[in-house]
Amino acid sequence: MQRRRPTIIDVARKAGVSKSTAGRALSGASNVTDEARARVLDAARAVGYERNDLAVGMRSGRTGLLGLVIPDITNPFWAEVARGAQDRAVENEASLLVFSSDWDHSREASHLRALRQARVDGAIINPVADNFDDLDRFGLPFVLIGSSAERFPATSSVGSDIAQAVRLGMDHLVSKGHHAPALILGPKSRIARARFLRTFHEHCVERDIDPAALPMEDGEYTVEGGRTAMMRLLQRDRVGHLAVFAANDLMALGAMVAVREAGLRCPEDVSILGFDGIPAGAFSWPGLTTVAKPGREIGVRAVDCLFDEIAGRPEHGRVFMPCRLIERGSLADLSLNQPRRAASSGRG
Amino acid sequence: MQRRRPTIIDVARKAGVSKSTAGRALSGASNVTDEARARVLDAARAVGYERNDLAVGMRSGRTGLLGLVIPDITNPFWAEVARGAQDRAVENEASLLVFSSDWDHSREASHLRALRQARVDGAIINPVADNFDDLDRFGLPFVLIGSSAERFPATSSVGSDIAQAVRLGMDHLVSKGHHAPALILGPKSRIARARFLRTFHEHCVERDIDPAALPMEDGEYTVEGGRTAMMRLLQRDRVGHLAVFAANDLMALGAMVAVREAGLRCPEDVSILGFDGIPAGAFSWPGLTTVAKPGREIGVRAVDCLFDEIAGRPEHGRVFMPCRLIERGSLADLSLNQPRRAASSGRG
DNA sequence: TGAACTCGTGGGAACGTTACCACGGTGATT
DNA sequence: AATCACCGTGGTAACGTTCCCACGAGTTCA
Repeated sequence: MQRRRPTIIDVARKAGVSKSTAGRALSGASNVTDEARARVLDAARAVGYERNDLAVGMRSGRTGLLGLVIPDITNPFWAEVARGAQDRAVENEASLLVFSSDWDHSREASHLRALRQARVDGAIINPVADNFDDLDRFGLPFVLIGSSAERFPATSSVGSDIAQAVRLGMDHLVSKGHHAPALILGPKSRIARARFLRTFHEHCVERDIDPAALPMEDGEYTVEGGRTAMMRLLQRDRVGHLAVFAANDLMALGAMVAVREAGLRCPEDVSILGFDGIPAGAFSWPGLTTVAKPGREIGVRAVDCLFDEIAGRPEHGRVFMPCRLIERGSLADLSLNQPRRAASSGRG
Repeated sequence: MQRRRPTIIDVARKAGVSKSTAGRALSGASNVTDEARARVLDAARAVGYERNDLAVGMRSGRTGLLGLVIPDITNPFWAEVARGAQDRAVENEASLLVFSSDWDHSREASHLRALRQARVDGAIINPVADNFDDLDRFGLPFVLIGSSAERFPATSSVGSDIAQAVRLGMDHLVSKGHHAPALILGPKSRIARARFLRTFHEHCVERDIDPAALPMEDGEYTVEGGRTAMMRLLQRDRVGHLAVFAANDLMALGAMVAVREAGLRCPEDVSILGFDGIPAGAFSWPGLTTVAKPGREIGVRAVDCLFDEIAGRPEHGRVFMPCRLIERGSLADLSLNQPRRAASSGRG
């Protein structure tokens, strides 16, 4: 049976010093003689001492625990973010409590409560909705991730640079000859949607495109949501090649399925541009051309910001991470006026 | 600035009782008058009391923290497992500390140490290798997940029923007329590989197939690993249709890429059967036929087992969760002797 | 009627650590 | 030579909760 775990007192006794000295030696404080420190460290190793983070947290107020609240760890993009945060946390000897909110407001609230009760040092949160209240009441340091940040200008946040991302996407579409792309967006309730849409409109105006004239459909941020949105898009009247900018890779992949189901081909008949850069896009057929968010880096930076926030250092404000375009095969090159060749080039 | 958070003593004072009574009322103990309990609960609400899990853990030895150590949260299968574990943990008012080991032995060891220092109640672990030592030294309740379990017969574990899974896959292959499938396996260092291979051999013998005669290639459990393995497979001499059973969906998808790159078609020229059931397999083209492990359920059951283990209840022993076959389009039906029709039926 | 038992309550100790203060010794400054 | 500052050290008090024990009041039983 598992016997009592050695405490700092056991170490102190073994080293022949007081527990204060032992504590100082173990925590790396400076005011200890080298000789005493060595004795303590030896003793600690000898008895198999391991610090009790609970007691430390109790006394010092720092637990080395960080919270991460995201919509769904099962979503590849959020998994990337989680991984980045995880790695950076570990580098700083912290541990990550991970929660999925499933876009559910009450779940989010209860996760935040759990984090408070666990006395985490701080949290990284992708808030479900634009509710100031729960976050305001959170009472602990936190940084926001994702595109919801702009609703909370006062708190520091890390997200992708949507403006740059949309520009990247639009430039690519236009360069391939797609001047009037349709849009597949997330649900109206999501903050990210408005952000994306507004930026998109700005870029349309810059390019003398009338955004109001462009087809647009909604759906959940899932494969199925993208599939049904694309089905509706295909039922509309249209002439010639259809290009679609999807607000999320899962939706883009769903759209691709719908195209196939309708007996059409991507990219020959329909071009699809995604947004996120999830790995799955690399082995769909055709490969999904997409604007990739730096998920992992966002996670890393969020932890950095959080540590600053915890330390009370001047806040970073809002950090926008640059996206990059990954060109695969889902866009036809109409600019060549040779759609057939353009299509086959997508296979390379 | 953030003022002191109310403690149980504040609640007791407000309710006009001792902290003992307040504690009993809040923790739901029976020996408190209804009247006192009501007063305490009201007071708690009034002052905004929230239990300090640290102090509870300190005193009672139970922290409500569970550890999860998996290879990589970014792998869709493990994300599913994590999600299942997460949900079940939350249902039981516990929180999950998630770590990725990246198949790295020293990372795993340091994660296990972090879990001990955090005084988690127990942990769910997919061990990197078959090292008894680290697990033996862990000193806390734990359950294993994944196929590594058989090396540790003494500890309880939850995994998929590989024997049943392989039978499912083999039956399907044979029913479609593939009597001599090639194999794409994980690295030799992985425990899962041996498990899969041995079971596969058993099923070959049952079906009068000589396993030694079947082509076999290794690779990392990644898309790239599957791609290169398939390239090597394609370089071998062969006659007629090639069928491949991949030990992992990511590898299967990589194999599909390799087939395309070689100018061949799946399933017309090459049939591919995956293993895992990750969502990405649903929107590859063709859709990946695969033996799906119940990732989420494995996570759920692992938490259940862990709670039993923590409570010292008779151990569950080894739990094997049944897999199911998801039929999509990556297998040609040779049994009809009409490969062309068989192939196109895969598109339905 | 007194002993034994039950029930709700309160006081104190304990969990393991760090923060704080006081102490003695040493070296530098007045 | 007396004062001061500094350094390493040890003792003690927290941190917030639960556990254990004791106490008084009420009830039951002999």
